[in-house]
Amino acid sequence: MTIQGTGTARPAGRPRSEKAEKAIIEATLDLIAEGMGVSELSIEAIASRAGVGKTTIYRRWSSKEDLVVDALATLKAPLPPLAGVSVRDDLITLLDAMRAESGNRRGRCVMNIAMSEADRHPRLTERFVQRAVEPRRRALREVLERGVASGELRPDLDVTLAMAILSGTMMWQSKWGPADGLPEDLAERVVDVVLAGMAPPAG
Amino acid sequence: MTIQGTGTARPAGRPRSEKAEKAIIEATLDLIAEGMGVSELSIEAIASRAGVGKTTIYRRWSSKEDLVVDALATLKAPLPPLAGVSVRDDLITLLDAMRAESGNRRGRCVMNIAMSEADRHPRLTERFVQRAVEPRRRALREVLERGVASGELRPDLDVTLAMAILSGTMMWQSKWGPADGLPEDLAERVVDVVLAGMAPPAG
Amino acid sequence: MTIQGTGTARPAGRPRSEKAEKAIIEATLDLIAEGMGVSELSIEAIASRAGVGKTTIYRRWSSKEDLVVDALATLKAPLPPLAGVSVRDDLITLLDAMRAESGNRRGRCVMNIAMSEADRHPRLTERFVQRAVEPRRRALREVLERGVASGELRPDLDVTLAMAILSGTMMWQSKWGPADGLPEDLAERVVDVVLAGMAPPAG
Amino acid sequence: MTIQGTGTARPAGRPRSEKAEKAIIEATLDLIAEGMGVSELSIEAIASRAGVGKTTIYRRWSSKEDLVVDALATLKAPLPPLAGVSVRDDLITLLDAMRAESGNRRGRCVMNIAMSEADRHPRLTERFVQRAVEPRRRALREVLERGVASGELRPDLDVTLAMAILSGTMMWQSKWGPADGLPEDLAERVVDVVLAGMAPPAG
DNA sequence: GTGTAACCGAGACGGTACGTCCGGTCTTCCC
DNA sequence: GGGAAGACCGGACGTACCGTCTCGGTTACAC
Repeated sequence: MTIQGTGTARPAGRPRSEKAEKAIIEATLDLIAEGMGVSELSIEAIASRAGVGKTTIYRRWSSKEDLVVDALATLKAPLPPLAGVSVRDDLITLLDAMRAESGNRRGRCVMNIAMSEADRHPRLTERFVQRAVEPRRRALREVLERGVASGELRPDLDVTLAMAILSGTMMWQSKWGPADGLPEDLAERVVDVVLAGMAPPAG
Repeated sequence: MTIQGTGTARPAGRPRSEKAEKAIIEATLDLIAEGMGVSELSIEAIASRAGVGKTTIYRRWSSKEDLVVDALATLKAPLPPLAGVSVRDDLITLLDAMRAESGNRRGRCVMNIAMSEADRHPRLTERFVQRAVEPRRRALREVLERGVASGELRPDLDVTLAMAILSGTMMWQSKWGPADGLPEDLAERVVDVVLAGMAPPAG
Repeated sequence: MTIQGTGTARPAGRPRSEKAEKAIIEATLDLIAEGMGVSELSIEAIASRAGVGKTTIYRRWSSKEDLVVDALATLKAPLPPLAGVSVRDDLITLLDAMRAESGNRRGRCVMNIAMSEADRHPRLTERFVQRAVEPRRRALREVLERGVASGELRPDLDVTLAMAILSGTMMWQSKWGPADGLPEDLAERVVDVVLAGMAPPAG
Repeated sequence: MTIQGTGTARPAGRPRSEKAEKAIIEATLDLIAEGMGVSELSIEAIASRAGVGKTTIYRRWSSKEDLVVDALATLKAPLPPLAGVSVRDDLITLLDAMRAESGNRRGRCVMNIAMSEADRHPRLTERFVQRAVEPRRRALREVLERGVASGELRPDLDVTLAMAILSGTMMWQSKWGPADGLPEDLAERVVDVVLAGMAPPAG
C-alpha cells in the first residue's frame, strides 16, 4: 500500500475547489459592500455572482450566517505602522486610519452589519469584534500606556476613558459626521483636547 | 345651494379609522423593537400584529419604507428639562438622557435601522435625523453657546468639535460600551475632560 | 292624529319600499338563472343589479341563504290544468309540464341549486321541496289514485313505485337526456310502459 | 458520440414528485367530498390539505378547473361483475351498484358537481360523462341487447327508452328517494315493471 | 483505466410574503 | 328609511423568491 502515513489522509474523489471557495467568499463580501444586510443577502445571489452552483455553497456552509461569519473573518486588519516616537502622532495616525476604514463604502457596510445584526446574530458580531475591533482597541491602549510609562501622559490617566472618547468621536463622526461639516483634521484636534483635558493639571 | 364654502368638505363614505392607524404604527415599532430590520419587516406581520387587514395598510402607505418613515417619525423627542444654571450640569443631563434612550431595546433597534439602512433608504434616515438627531444636536449646541456667552466656556470654543466629542463618546459607548466596562458616570467624566481640554488656557 | 288604532301600529320613519324588495328578489332570481350557485351569488352583484344599496339588502335579510330561500319561495308552481278524463292523458300532461319546466334555463339552474346545495344549505332545499316538489308529487299521486279508484289501474298498484319511475325518468332525462337522443314523446312512452307493466296481468 | 437515440430524454433537474401529485388529487377529492363546490374549492386549501406548496399545484395545472377535471378523471369505474346468465339478474346487479355509488357521500358530491357545474364548466362535465357515465350506459345497453338477441326480451324493444327508465328511476331516487320511503328492492321492482311493460304482448 | 467523490447546472420541493381583488360588514353623509 | 360612498377585516388569488433537495452529466484526483 502506498498510503502515506502522514496525518489526515486525502479523502477519495475530486478535491474541493479552492477557487470556488474564494469566489464565494469574495462574492459575499462584494454583496455586503453593496449594502446588503444579512437578510438581503441570498445564497442564490451569492452563487450566481460567484459563478457557482447553490449546492457548492450548501456543501460548505450549513447556513448563511456561517458563511458571512467566515467571510468577515477573512477581512484582515492591517493596522498602520506607528512611528513610535510621539504619543500624539501615533494616536493621530491610528485615529485617521480608523476613520478612513469606516469611511469607504466597504468599511461602512461591514460596520453596519456588525452593528445592526448584533442582536440577531451574536456569533457574527463576536467574530467581527475579535477580528476587527480588538486589534485596534489593543493598539490604542498600547500607545496610551506607552505615553503613561514615558511620562508623556499623566500617570493616573484613565486609559479606558480616553479610549472611549477617542474612538467614539472618530467612529461616530464616520457615520454622521459628513453632514456636520467636521474638519479634516478631526483626529488631531480631538487628540489635543483629550491630551489637554487629561494632562497633569498644572505642572 | 347650501354647501358651505368651508375648506375641504368631508369626503363621502366611512372615514378612516384613527385607531387602525395607531395600531399599525405601534405594531411596526413593536416589530422593529424585536430586532426586525426593514427587510425582515413584512406587511403581513404588521397587519396581523395590529389586527388589521393588509388593505388598510396599503390604503395609507404605498410602500413599506413610507410606513417605517412615518413610524419612526412618531417617536417623540422628549428632551429632558435643563436646569439652565450650570453648563456642566446641563451637559451631563443631556448626555445621560441620550445614553438612556439608546440603551434600551427599542432605542437600540431604532438606532440600528437608522444607521444600517442609511445607504439603502436615504429618506428614512433623513427623516430620522430630522426628528431625533437634530433636536438633540440643537439642545447641545445651545447649552454650549450659552456657556460661551456667559463666559463659563472660553470665547473661542470650537462648538462643533465639542459636540462631536461629547455625542460621539456617548453614542458609541451605548453600542459597544457595555462590554468595555465603562463607568456609570461616563457623562460626567467626558464633560470634565472636554471642559478641561477646552477651557481657557490661562484663566 | 290620524293614526288608526287598528292592530299593529306602523313603525316610525319611512316605511320600507316594496319596490326595492321586489327588485332584490328579481335580481337574485335573475342571477341564479344565469347559472350562479349560492356561493357565486354576491350581495354586491344583487344590489347592483337591483339598483339598490347593499345596506338595503342587509337590513332585510341577515344572510345570503335567507335571501335565496325567500327568492326561491316566490317561485310559484303553476301546475297545468288536467282534463280529468283519461288517467293516461293526465299523466302525460303532468310529465310533459315537468320536463318543460326543468328544461329551460331558469328551471335547470334552480334545480341545480336545490340539488347541489342540499348538503350545505338544508333550509334552502327544504323550502324548495315544499314549494316546488311537493305540489307536483301530490298531483301525480292524485291522478294515480284516481285511476285505481276508477278501475283504470289495477287495484294493487304500487303508487309510490309508479311515481318513482315516472318522475325519475322525466327528471333524469331533463338533465342528461338531450345528449341521448331521446324522443319528444318520452312522456307518452314511459306512461305506456308503466301502465303496461303494472296493468292487471291477464284480464 | 454515444448518445442513444431513445425516445424523450429525461429533462434536467429534479423530477416531479409522483407523491405530491397523488396527494393533490386526493386532497381535491377529499374537499369535494366534504361538499365543496368548484368555486368554494381554493387552491390554498388543497395545497394545505395535501401538504404541498401552491407552486407545486400551479406547475401542473393551469387552472382550478383543469385540476378538478383530472381529479374526477381518476375516479375509476369498477363496474360490478355480471353473472351473464339472466338478463333480469344482471340488470338488478347493475342498478343496485349505481344506487350504491351515488348513495355515499363522495359519490353524491361528485354527482352534484358534475350536474350543477355543467353549465359553467362544460369540459368538466364532459370528462365526467366520458369516465363515469358512459361505461355504465354501455354496460346497461349491452345487457339489454343481449336479452334481445337471446330472445329473453322482445325483438323490437326500445333499448334507449328502457335505459332512460331504468337509470332515471335509480339515479333520481338516489337523490330524492331517501325521503320518499322507497323500498330497498327498488332495482328489482323497476326491472320487473319495465320487463313486464316491454315484454312481447302475447307470448 | 477505473472508481470515487466533488463539481456544475437545472429544476422541483415546501414555505413565506407579496400586492391585488373582492366579499360581507359597518359607518357616515345626504336626500 | 333609503341610496351612495367608502373604510373595515378577512381570505384567496397568482407570482416571486428563498433555502433545500435531488437529479444528470462532468471532472479531477488516487489507485
